[in-house]
Amino acid sequence: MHPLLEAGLSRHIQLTDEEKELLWQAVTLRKYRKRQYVLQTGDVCRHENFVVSGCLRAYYIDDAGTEHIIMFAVEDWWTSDLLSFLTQTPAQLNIDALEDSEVLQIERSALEALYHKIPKLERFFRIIMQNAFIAQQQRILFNISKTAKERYLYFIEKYPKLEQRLPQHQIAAYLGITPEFLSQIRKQLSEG
Amino acid sequence: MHPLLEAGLSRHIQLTDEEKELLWQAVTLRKYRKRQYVLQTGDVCRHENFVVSGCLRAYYIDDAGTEHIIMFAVEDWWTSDLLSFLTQTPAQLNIDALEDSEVLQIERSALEALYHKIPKLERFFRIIMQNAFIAQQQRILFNISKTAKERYLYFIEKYPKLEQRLPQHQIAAYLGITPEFLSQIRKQLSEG
DNA sequence: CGCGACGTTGATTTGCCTCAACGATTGTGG
DNA sequence: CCACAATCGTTGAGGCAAATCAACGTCGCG
Repeated sequence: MHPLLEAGLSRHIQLTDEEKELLWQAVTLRKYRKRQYVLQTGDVCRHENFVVSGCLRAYYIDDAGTEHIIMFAVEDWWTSDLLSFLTQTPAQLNIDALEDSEVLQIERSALEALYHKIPKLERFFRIIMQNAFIAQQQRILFNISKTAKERYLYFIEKYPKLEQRLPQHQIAAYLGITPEFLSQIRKQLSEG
Repeated sequence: MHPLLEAGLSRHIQLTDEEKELLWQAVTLRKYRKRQYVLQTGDVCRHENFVVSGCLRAYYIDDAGTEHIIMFAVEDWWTSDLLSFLTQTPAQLNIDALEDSEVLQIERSALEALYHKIPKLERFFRIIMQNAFIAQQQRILFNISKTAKERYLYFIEKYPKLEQRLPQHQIAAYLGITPEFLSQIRKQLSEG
C-alpha cells in the first residue's frame, strides 16, 4: 500500500488490513514522462488516476486550437475525464504530464467491484466528489463575477505552491485568459 | 414516501420498504412562495433540498450588488450551499424560489445518521455528486472557452424547458452576462 | 551552436459592460 | 376595478477589459 494513498483514505474512512490489501491489488503504478499523454481526446478514459508525485493537467482544446485547463493534479489529487470513465465513451479532455510523474491507476470495472467488496469506498468517493464539487462551484462563481486580475490573485493565494511550479502560460490557460494578458496583469501588480 | 423522490432514488439504488420508511421519516415537506428565501447569505445551510415542484435558484451577490446564479433547481433536483451544509458555517449563497415551490428537506445530522443506517445512500449521493461534478465541469469549460452567444445557445439547447420558464434576466445572471447584452444576442440570432 | 519554449511589450480590435431612456406587462393596494 | 408602481425586455451611445497580432529578448536543451 502506498503511504500517500493510505493517508488520503484514512482522512475519511478506516479500512482493515485486508481491505487495504484488496484495494492495493486493484491498483497499478505507472510512470509518465514530462509531456507524455495520460489520456487523449477521443480515447476512452480507462482509469481513475491518483497522483503520487509530479503534476498532471486535464484540458480541453477548442475549435480554434486553444488549450483550456480544467484542472491541475499534483500529489494527493485524483483526476480523470469522469464522464468518459463512467460511461466508457470517448473523452473530450486530454490529460498529460507537466512534470515526470508517478500515478496510481484503477480501472472502472475494478473500482466498481471494489465498491461492492468495500462499501466504505462509496463514502470515500462521495466525500472526495463533494469537495471537488465545492471547489468547482467556487471557480464558476469567480469566472462569472470577477475580473482576470482578481481571479489571478485568488489563484496564487489559494495555490501558492502551484504558482511556483507551473509555467505562466499554463496558469493563463487555467484562468481562461491569454498569456499576454496575464503578463500585463503581473506587470501592473509589480508596479502598483 | 413521495413518488418523485422514490423514482429518483430507484434510478441508482434499491431500498427496502423499511429503508424507504426510515428515509421518509427524516424528511420534511415545505412550501415556499415565489420570491421567498430558502437560505440567506450568512445563515447556516441546515438542509439539503429536493425540489418536488416549482423552481429554486442558488446565487451569489458580489461586492457591486450584482446577482450571479450558480444553479437553477427544478423538479427532481437537489440544491443547497454544500460547503455551508457540510461544515455548518455561514453560507455565501442565497437560495430563493422563482416560482411557488414544494421542497423536501433533510437536515445534516439526520442525513449523517441515515448514511450509517442505510449505507446504500452513500452510493446514491456519490452518483448524484458525480453527475453534478460533470455538469459543472462542462460549465467551466464553456465559461473559459466560449463567447456569450455560444454559451446561450448551449443553454437553450441543453435546458429548453428552463428557457421557457425563466425570465430572461435570470438566464443572463446564470450565463454571467448583463440582461442588456443577452437582449443584443437574441436580436442578432433572430435577425441572422 | 541553434532551435523551440517561454515571457514581454505595444498597436489595434472586439466582446461585453455601463448608463440612460423608453414601452409593455404584471400586479397590487386603494 | 382602476391607477400607479414594479418588473421586464429593448435600444443606443460611449467606455473598458481582454483578445489578437506581431515583434523581440531570453533561456534551456538536444
